[in-house]
Amino acid sequence: MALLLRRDTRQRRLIYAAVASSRAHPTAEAVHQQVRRQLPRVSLGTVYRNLQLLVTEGRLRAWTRGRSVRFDADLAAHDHFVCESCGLLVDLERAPEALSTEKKLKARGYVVKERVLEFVGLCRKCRRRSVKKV
Amino acid sequence: MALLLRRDTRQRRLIYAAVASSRAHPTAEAVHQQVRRQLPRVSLGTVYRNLQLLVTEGRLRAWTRGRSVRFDADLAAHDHFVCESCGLLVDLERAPEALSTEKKLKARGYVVKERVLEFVGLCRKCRRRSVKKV
DNA sequence: CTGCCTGCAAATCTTTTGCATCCCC
DNA sequence: GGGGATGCAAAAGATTTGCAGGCAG
Repeated sequence: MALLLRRDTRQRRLIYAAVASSRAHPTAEAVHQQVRRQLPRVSLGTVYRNLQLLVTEGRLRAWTRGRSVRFDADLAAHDHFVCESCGLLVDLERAPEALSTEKKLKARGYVVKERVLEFVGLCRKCRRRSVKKV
Repeated sequence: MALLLRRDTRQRRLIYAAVASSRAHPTAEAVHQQVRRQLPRVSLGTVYRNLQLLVTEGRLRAWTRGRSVRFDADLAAHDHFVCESCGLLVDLERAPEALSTEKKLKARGYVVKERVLEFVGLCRKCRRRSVKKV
C-alpha cells in the first residue's frame, strides 16, 4: 500500500489557479504561458504532470477538443457549445431531461458514470460573418 | 473556379471499405493495417489523406477519442457509449428527445449544426471484472 | 533528511507535408 | 498527356518520460 503524500508546491498552486481563474478552458500550453508570468522558469513538463495529477485527484476536468485537451475547474455537470468556426467554447447548464438512452443503457447492464453533451455550430459572431460573405 | 476531379483509386476504395466493413470505429493506424493486407505498399500518409478527404466529402464521419481519431461510415445521427476501462465504443440510437438546451441556443442566436452525445462508464464485461476485484 | 517534484531535454505518438514519381481519366 | 494521387521520409504538434538536482514536510 503506497502512502503517497502530495506536496503543496508553488507550481502546482499556480497551475490550478491558472485554470480556475480562466473562462476559456485553457490548453496545457495556455496554462504554461499564464503560469510563466509569475514563475518564468516553470517547464511545460511540470504543467502537463500537474494538470494530469489534478484531473486524477478530481480537482479539474479535462475535455478533448480536436487536437488538444482543454482543462476546466468547474466540476459541476454541464454541457458545452463549440463554435466550429472560431473555436469558442461556451458552458451550458446541464439539460434537465433524463435521456431515455441512459435509462436503456442502465437497463442493459451498463454502468453510466458520466455523459458528455456538446452542441457544434456557429456562435452569433461567426454566424453574422458567414451570412455577410454569402 | 477550380474544377477538382477526384480520382477513383484502388487505395481510396480500400480505405473506405476498411472503415465501412468495421464495427470498431477504426483509427487511421487500424485502417492502414487492414488495407495493407491487400495493398502491402500503401503508406500511412495516403491513409490519412484519404480519410480526411472522405470526411470532407461527407462519406465518413470522424470522432475524436482521447489521443486519436476514429472513423465511422455510419452517417445517420447516433450517439455513443464508451467504456472507460476497455475502450469499447458502442453505437446507440439517437435519443428522440429534443433537448431544451438546443432550443435555448437557437433562441439566443446560435446555429446548431450537430450534437455530440456520449455516455461514459463501464460495459457489462468490465463491470463484472471490477466487482470481482473489490 | 527523505523522497516527491522540478527543469531540461530527449523520446513518443499521431498526424501532416514536401517532393519526385505514378497512373487515372 | 496532364494533373490529381501515391510512397517515402522528414517535419510538426502535443504529450510523456528519464534523470540529476531541488525543496517541502
